[in-house]
Amino acid sequence: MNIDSANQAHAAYDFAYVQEKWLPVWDKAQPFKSGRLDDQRPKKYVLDMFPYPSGDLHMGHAEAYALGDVIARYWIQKGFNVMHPIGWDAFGLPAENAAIKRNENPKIWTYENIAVQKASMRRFACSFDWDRVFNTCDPEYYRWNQWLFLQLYERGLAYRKDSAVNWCPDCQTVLANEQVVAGLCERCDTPVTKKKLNQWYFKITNYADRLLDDMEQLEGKWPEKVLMMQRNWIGRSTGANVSFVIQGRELPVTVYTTRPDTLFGATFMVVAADSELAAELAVGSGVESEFGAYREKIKADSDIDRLATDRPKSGIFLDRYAINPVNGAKLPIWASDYVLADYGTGAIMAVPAHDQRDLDFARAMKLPVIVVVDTAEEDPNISGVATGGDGILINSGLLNGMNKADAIAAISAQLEKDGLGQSAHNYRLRDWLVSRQRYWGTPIPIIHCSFCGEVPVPSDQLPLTLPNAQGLDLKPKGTSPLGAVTDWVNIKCPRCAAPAKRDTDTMDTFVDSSWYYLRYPSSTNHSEPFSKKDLQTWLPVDQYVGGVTHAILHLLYSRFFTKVLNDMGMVDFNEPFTRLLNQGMVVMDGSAMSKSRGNLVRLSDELENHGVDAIRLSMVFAGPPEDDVDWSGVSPSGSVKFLSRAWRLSGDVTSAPGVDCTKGEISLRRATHKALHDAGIAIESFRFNVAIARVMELVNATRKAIDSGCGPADPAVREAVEAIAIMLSIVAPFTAEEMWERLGHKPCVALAGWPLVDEKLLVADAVEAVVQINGKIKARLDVAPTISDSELEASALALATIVKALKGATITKIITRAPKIVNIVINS
RNA sequence: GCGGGAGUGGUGAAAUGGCAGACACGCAGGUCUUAGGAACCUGUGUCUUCGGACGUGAGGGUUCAAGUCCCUUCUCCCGCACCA
Repeated sequence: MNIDSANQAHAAYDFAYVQEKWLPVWDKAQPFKSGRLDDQRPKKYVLDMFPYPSGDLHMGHAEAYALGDVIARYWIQKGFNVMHPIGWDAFGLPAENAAIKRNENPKIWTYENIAVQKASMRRFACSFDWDRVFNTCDPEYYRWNQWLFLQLYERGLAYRKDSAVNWCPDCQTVLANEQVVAGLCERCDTPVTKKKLNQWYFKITNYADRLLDDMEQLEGKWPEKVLMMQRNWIGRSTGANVSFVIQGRELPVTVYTTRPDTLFGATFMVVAADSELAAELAVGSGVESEFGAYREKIKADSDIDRLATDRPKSGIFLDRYAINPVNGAKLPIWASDYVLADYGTGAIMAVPAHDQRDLDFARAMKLPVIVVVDTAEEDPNISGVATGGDGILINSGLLNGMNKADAIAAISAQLEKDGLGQSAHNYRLRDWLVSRQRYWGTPIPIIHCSFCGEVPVPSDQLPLTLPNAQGLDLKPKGTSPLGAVTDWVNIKCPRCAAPAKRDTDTMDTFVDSSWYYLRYPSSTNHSEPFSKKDLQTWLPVDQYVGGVTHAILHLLYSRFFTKVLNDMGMVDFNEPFTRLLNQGMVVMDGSAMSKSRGNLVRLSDELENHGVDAIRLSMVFAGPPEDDVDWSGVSPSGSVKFLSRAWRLSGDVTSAPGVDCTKGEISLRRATHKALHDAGIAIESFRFNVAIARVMELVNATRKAIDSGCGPADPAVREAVEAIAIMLSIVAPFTAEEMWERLGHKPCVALAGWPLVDEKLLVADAVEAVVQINGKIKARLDVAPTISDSELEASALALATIVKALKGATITKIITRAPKIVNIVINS
C-alpha cells in the first residue's frame, strides 16, 4: 500500500462536508422530475402521506419519508418513470389553536411551518418532485374542495340533518364518529359529549357495500390488519326486520334482529331512550315524568360512562305493550340507553335467554327468560350467561327441532310470506359528519336563503375564500368564528336576490385529504381539479406509504371519494391505492416520544450528530418497516461506521471506469450479483432491513477481496463497489453520490440504473450439502450445484462418518433433495 | 366480550416445511498505535465429562424433516366495543 492510499484509507468520512457538497448539485440537476411527455419508461406513482405542518419534521417523519424514499428511488433505479410528490395537509385545528395561543394568523403560522418542513425535506434528501407541491389551504386547492362538495350536494350525497352529534367541549366543535377514540376526542383527549345540532353529512353509508366488497381487490396488497379494521368499522350485519303491533298505536314498530330464529323467546321490547319513538310511546303513559328524568340523566352521561364495561343496565317501563307476531305474546316495552337510537330501527326485541345484554337487563328488571334454543349449556336463568351458540330449537312452534341456520331460514320465509318481516342488512358505519365550527378550513359553499332554502354558491364564484383572520376572535365558542364576519356572511341570494346568509361552518380537513392524490398529476391545472388525461397517465397510486393511524379515517374516506368520482365518470378506477405499506412508529424506551414523558429525541440533533444518511439507514435497517423502531435500541453510530466502510472502498478501487468487469475475479463477481439479486427481491417485498444486510455482506466481501484476495486493481472490485454505490443510493444518497464521484463518475448516482443481474453468476460452483440420519446432521460435503439426487445419495452413503454411524442399522428410507440435503431414516 | 397480530440469543432481528440465530448492536480478547470513542482480526445461544447433548412461550399432533402446518394453552400488543 502506498502512502497516498494509506492516507486515504485512514481519512475519516466527513458526512457534513459531503451533505453540503451535493445538495446544491442536486438542486441544479433535479433528478426527480416526473411526467415529461417524451418519457417512455413505465410509470410508477409512489406516494407518501402528506404531512401536517405542525412544526419541524420529527423522528416519525424521518422514518416514514426514509421508507417512501427507498421505494421511490428503487423504482427509479429499476428504470421506471416515478412520480413521488409531496404537499401539505395544511388546514386544521393545530394551526388554529397555535394561532390563538400566540395571537397570530393561522395562515402565517401554517406557511411558515411549511417552509421549515420543506427545507428539512430537502436536507433529508427526499426524492420529491418539487414542481407538484400544493397546500390544502391554498385557495387554488380548496376551491376544488368546494366544487367537489357541490358535486356531492347535487347528487344528494351531501345533506344536512338534525342529530345528536359527537361534541368536543374543549375544541368546541363536532367530531366525526371516526374521530372519537374510546370516547375521547382524537385531538385533545377530552371526553366527548353529545349535542343536538343541524350539520352537514356525506352519505358514505350509500357506499357501505362497495367499500366492503371492493376490498377483495386489495387482498394481499394492503396489510391484512387494515382491511380487517375497515371491515369491522363498516360492520355489516345480516338479519331481519320484524314488525310488532303496538297496543294503542296505529302503526306497528319494526325491530332489527340477527336472530329471527329466537323470536319465540322474546319476552320484552326495548326502545332507545333518546329516540323519537320512546318519547312518543311515553306520552300519556303515566310514566312520562320518570321517562323525562331518565332521558335527561342519560343525556348527561358522556361516552366514557357509556363505555364502562360493567355498567349496570338501566331503563324505564313505558307501560305499553307490543304483540309478538308469532305467538301473540304481550311484550312489555321498556326504554333504555343500551339500545342505540341510530342503529337499526332504534328498537329491539329482547331475547334474554340468548343475548347477554338482554339477559342482564331482564335480571335487573325481573323480566322473564324463555329458552328457545337448546345448546346443552346451563340454563341462562341459573347461570346468568346467555347461550348464543347453535342448538336445537324448542318452545318455538313450527321451528321446533331445527338447528339455528334452518330456523333462521324457515322463520324468515314465514315472516316474509305473512308480510311481517323481511331480511335486512345493518351497518356500524354512520354517515360522515363534515361540518366544523372552526375557522381554519374550507368554507362550506352554501348560502341559506329564507325563500330558496339551501343555495349552492355558483361555480363561477369559487373559490369562496376565507375572510382574513386579522381582527377575528378565533377562540372556540361553539359556533363558527366566520359568523362574526358580517360583511362576509350577509349576501344576496344568488337565485332570488333576497337577503341571505352564507353557511359559516368549515369542512372537516379529512375532506381535503380524501382526494389530494388525484391533484398531484394536475397540480397546476386551473380549470379543473384534475384532468382525465393526467389521471390516466398516473393513477391509481401504485404504492402508498403512511402510518397505521389512518387505517380507518383517511383511507376509508379516500376510498369513498374515489367511488363517488367513479360514479361521476371522473375517474376510471374504483380503488385509489393499489398497494399500501404502513410503517410503525418511532418510540423511545418502549413508549411514544413526548415532551411530557421527557423521552423526546430531536431529529435535527440526530442529523447533526450522525448525518442524514446514517439516520435514514438506521431507520430502514432497524427491522421490518411495519414494526415500531425503538430509538433507544438502534445505533446510528453503527450506521456511520458502515457508511464510512463503504465509502472507503470507493477510494481503494484502482481500475479505471468502464473496465471490463467480466474479466474480474469470479467469487467476488458472484457475491456482487447475488447481492443485487437478493437485495432487489427483499426491497420489492418491503424487507429493507434484509436488503441492507445483503449490501453489508458485499461490503465485507469486497473489503476482504481488496485486503487479502484479488486486490484493488481487479475489475471485480470496481464492479462490486459500483454496485454498492447504486444499492446504497436508495438509502444513503449522499454517501452513494460521493462514492460514485470517487469511482470516476458524474452525478447523479440516483439515475445510474440498477445493474443487470447475470443469472449465470447466481449459481455457485460448489455448495455444501448436509447428511442427516433421522433428521440429525451427521456430516457435510461439498458438491456441485448440479449434482443429481442419486449421485448425492451415493456420495453421502460413502462418507466414512456415515458408514460408521449406519453400522448395524437398517435403512428404511432415504430422502434426497439435491443439492441440499440427504436424510437417511433408520430404525433404532 | 368480539376481531386481528405477535412470542426466536444480552439487544434489533434473519430463516420458499430442508444446516435456527444471516446482518448488525452490545460485550470480550487481540493486531497496529504516544493515544483510541479510529481501522483491522478473532470470539460471542445454553449446557458439556469436549465425544456431544439441548435449544424458537408451554403442551400435544402431522411429517423422513416443524420457528414455519394442525389442535390445546399461556402471555403480550393492536383495533372495535351495549351495533341487537
